[in-house]
Amino acid sequence: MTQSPSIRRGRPRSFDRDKALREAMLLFWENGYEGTSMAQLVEAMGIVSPSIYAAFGSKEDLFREAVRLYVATEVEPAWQALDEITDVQQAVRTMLLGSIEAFVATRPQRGCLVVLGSGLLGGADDTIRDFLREQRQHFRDRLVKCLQRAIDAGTFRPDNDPWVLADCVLAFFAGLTIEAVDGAEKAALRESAELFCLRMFDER
Amino acid sequence: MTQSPSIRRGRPRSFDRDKALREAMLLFWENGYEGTSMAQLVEAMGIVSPSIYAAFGSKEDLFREAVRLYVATEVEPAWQALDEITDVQQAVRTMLLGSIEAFVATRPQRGCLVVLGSGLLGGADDTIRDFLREQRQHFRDRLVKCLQRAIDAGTFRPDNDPWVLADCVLAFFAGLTIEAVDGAEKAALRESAELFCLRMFDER
DNA sequence: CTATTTTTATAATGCTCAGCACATAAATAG
DNA sequence: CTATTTATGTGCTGAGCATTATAAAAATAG
Repeated sequence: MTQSPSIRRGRPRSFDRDKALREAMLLFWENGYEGTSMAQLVEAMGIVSPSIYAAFGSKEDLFREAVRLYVATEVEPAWQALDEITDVQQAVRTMLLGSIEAFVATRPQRGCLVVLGSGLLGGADDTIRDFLREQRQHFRDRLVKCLQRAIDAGTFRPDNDPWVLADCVLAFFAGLTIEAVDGAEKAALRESAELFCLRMFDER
Repeated sequence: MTQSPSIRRGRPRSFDRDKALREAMLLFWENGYEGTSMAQLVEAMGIVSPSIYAAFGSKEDLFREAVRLYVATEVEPAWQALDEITDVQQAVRTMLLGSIEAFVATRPQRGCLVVLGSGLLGGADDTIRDFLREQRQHFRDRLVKCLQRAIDAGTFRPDNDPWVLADCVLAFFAGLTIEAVDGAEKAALRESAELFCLRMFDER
């Protein structure tokens, strides 16, 4: 799939692309897309801007790659609970508590890059906002699938509406990330998540 | 409190300050603080920029006034339910459904200016972000007071923790506004809110 | 070696932004 | 009337922004 290295000529790249991408991801995660300037990226990645453009295309393209890395390394570990745990309450509980760990891992606390990474208000034709909206839709689809699977398997009451319930969980998840960046204590976030799951998935 | 109009001299103001502020509020509500330029404000308010600075001080001061107007005219009507309705479930339900009406009243749909009005990520020393954080804290305090009052009055089970429950409601509220700007149907938002209240405030 | 290719570093581009200086206009006070 | 006060309209300023033009540097191919 990658071009053979034997026919490559010219000056070799002097930096580690993956490492630079990771630095960019952390910076975007801290400051958001609009809040991150190329000057900051240059400093954090340790590369001058023409090299960034040569390696990643544009600031938008770099952000998209950073979000993909973020999802793979920061979101996926927690969200895998939705595929692995059959009990819905425990699955969502594990997903939420795992996400909270990521939110409070740094100081200042960061929310979810997919939820908060770009300005949420604004009329139209903003490609970055649309891109993050798409990613959020994937989150929703994944929650619906998890709930539907449990209903089909008979481990979850079939009078639950997976779409409405997934909306509730996703709204709560998004709200949690805002509480996180507003400085909420980890313990408070955990208590909220526990209570939410207890009440929301109580099978009476 | 206001200076007497008899000693006022000089050319009178040619525009209606309250009307101009309302136009600014609507524009900030649509595009957020960072997403709104002075050029847009000039066009929407129908005043040239020196007049805006003379009447409102700065873009930041104007935004603060706009947020206060927003809270008074758009938030307060729905949130008064928390003071007026004694049954907690009905109070929160009414507050959420009323807020949803505001979120979907325009196209494209707008979330809550207090929640989404300024970039949520970013390290420190951002006066506007801190200002909105303060406003959110007022929301939280108000929710806690409502729940505590119900517990004291004996209409709400005292084994509920008002702070944790208020966190849950506020998180859900914040998440709802994101779903709104992501284009969720009004009916879907209402169903989520109904289910959330039903489960969250179910007294068994 | 020379020619070619690719990545670096410097520095500039064109643009938008918030805010303001200045002169003019329109009102009142005496 | 004249002097004074306040608001308006034009156009500027300096900073910051993403992006790129240019040329030097560092590698390989023959």
